[in-house]
Amino acid sequence: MTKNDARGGVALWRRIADEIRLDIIGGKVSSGEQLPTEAALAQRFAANRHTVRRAFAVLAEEGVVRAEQGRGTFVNSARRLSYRIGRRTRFSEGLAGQVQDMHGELLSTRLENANASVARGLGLRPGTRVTRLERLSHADGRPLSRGTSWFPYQRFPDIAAVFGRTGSLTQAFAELGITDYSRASTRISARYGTPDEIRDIGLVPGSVMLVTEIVDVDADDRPIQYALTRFPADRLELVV
Amino acid sequence: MTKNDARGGVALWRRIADEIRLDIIGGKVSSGEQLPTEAALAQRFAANRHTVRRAFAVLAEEGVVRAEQGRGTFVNSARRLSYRIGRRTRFSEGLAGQVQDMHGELLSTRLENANASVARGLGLRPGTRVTRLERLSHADGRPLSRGTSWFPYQRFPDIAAVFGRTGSLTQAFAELGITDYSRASTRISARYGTPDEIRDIGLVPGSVMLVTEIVDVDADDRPIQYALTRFPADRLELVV
DNA sequence: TCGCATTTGTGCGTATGTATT
DNA sequence: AAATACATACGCACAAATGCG
Repeated sequence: MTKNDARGGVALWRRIADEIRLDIIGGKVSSGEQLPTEAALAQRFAANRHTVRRAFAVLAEEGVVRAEQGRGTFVNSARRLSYRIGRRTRFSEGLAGQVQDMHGELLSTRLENANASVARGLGLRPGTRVTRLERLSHADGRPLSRGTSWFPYQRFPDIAAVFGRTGSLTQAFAELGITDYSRASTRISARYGTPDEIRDIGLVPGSVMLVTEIVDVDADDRPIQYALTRFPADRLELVV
Repeated sequence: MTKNDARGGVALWRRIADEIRLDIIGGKVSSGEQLPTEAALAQRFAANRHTVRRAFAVLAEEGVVRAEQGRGTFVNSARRLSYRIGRRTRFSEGLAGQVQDMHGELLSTRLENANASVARGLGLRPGTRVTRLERLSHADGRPLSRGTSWFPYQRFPDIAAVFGRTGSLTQAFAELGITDYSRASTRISARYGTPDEIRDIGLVPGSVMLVTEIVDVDADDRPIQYALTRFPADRLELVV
């Protein structure tokens, strides 16, 4: 039981790819710019050139870089999106100006009993009936977030139907008599993507996800939504 | 170039360990509770029992679980800390009540020229002289965060010395005439830990880090600090 | 005390993936 | 492209500790 080899279960080519992708997304190297030679990167990462090439192959597959024989490897694109969160920002507003097209997709709805976390978030007793919505949002055609929302069933028995018809939470609430609501709390954490998320959002295993856990309240401070939203951390950052 | 084997460069034992750790930290299984048998988990993850055992070995090494021969494997403990961030919260306040002892350590100081990010954060021209501080904070004896701060040199030429003496940023600013300051912006992202962070904080390679990028301003809204702080995501969440 | 089922701990052989030279 | 070394993952078998009747 060697227990802890230096690699920690993450292949070297994977870590090299992650680090280079991070430099690109973080803006350390700009779009169109030429990356260091494979030999130079091999030295920097204390790896073999073969291993760097494997990392480049993955990044090229993702469309992040482009290799040109005899010239070098170049950055193709893409800064990270900034999603603004605040007491009164609506989901679609948070990315205003950064994406052309933005739309959500309702994956499924379910009536279930609140577990401890959901009950705490909505201020209900565990076991109370709640409506659960599974959502997937797209930005410019690419999946951007995977969200799960819970609503108190007694207060909003029809929310699944209304949301499915309107496609907008703000509008759905409006039809149900909630003209105004705001964010009561936001918790932010990070972890690896689960197999489900990787499938839905179209990521590679081991991708890092940003997770927001939010509670929305109506004008009387009564909780109306508890939601968990997961974003791929290499495509988006949160701005408070 | 097979490009994308199913593993994506992350070992199966590593992902099993991450998922179980997540269940524990997230509160899905409680302290002291017995985990499913190795055989059951092997089935659930479609893995060999040896592979599950390897994941358990890592978690046991971290102190998260404890195996007892002939009985089973049990959860040792540990919920995640919640670090509250807001316009006026100071670093030490953010964790009030959650840790017994909290102290910071000044790793190094350096005088350098602002790069693009630092210059943007502090509202200076790139190349302007700035003081850079490298910090490591501990909570209850364990390293909890790794921070890098930049300050405009012209305005605070002695901040390194003063901070080194007082150990508190609030107090250092007070001695330098800043009686009040607040948070102008907070950006939050997530990524893998770098080799340096892994060494300083004492993590295993491939650990997920939460990264906050903040700008503090004085009472006249002039930037006085730009800082990057990195937290291990499995030990801490952020609360807005 | 004994037998028995359950569960963790250990050993070995094999195939494949990773990384270097 | 090929040879090599090591890590990962699987399958099978058996030992050791525990709890129970």
